[in-house]
Amino acid sequence: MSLRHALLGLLADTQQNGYDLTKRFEQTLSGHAWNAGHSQIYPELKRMTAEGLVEVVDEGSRGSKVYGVTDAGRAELRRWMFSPLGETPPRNEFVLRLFLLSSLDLPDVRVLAERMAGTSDQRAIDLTHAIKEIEDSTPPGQPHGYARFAAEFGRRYFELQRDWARWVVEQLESGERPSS
Amino acid sequence: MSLRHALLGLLADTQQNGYDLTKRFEQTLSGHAWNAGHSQIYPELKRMTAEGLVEVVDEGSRGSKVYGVTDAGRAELRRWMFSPLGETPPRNEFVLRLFLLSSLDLPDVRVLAERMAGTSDQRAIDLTHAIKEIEDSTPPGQPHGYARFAAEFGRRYFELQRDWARWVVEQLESGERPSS
DNA sequence: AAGCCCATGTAACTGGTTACATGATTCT
DNA sequence: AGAATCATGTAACCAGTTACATGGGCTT
Repeated sequence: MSLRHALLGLLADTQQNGYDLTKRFEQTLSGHAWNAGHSQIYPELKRMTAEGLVEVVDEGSRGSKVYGVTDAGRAELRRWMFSPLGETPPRNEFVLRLFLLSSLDLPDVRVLAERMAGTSDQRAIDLTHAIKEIEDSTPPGQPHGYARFAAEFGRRYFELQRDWARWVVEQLESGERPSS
Repeated sequence: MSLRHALLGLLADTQQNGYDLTKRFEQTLSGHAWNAGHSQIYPELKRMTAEGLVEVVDEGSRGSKVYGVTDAGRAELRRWMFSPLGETPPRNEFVLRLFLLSSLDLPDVRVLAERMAGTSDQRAIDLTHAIKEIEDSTPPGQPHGYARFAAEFGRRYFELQRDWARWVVEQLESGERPSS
């Protein structure tokens, strides 16, 4: 149940309401880490309030509730961060497709793999630009924030996908098709 | 619904029963692509049989059913492989934790990040050995198969995690803490 | 005969997605 | 006045996990 820890982490950084948390998920975590919609977030905040991990610290203008982490919540967050990593089963459709490439015939494989490498490359390029913008818009000596971390991870990840996709085609072309 | 396409892909490569498919998931796909237990696989095979995507091609000794892909199944697999990639929401607890690192204080961050980089490094090393074994045990000129692809992806991926984890600490140490 | 691996299935539950629903505020 | 955005919630559904249940065949 990583959702609650993600919420704790975000709230520990900045107190905010459910609406903002939903956007924060979308913007920084949804790319490579985790995702959740508002219909999952609101009930979870309620539950966590009942359990004393978070609390309403302020009520905004239009009935919004600003949440903050309690001491118990901070302790739970730390406990989780240091706990052994439970094997969260992966769900990566891109990698799945690459693994299944060899179920097609070679001409198809070439077209598809090159297309997949191409889209990965494009996303890496986009992120490189985004990173440049973040760096330019932050005064020197100042820290960059989550967005920079996420973008950097994405850039490296898409480069990996691109290179690995090309490597797979090479393998398939030199050996025809795998046997196991 | 990628489960059925994963099954189609595996069956297109080798006809097999539900038990073998479960193991195949565990061994090659469960690391980075997808996962499914037998309780999900058996009912899905039934449904796909009813829809004419797969068929029982043989019945083994102890009541086992060997499945194969039909022409319709092969067409559906190809259609899916060429269709635009639907954004499967990611679920990566390791990356999530790294994103939330800055919610802890600096001494904690140093300890944790170095530990995380260490485990990633170890897994990369293990896979490097595994790759060497695969290569040594395959006659030259012969293709290596799925296992080699998966291992190679894993090696690159864990190296990325390791390097990125170290980069994040550097950033946090030089700038104290991020603001967004 | 006991224990392990092969082999298949169902049931209950939990986490996550999509759809439905409502209302206040701000912008044009 | 109308549209967009802020803001919160519930309900129905689907996918995935854990637990329960059963039996054949192979090895020691």
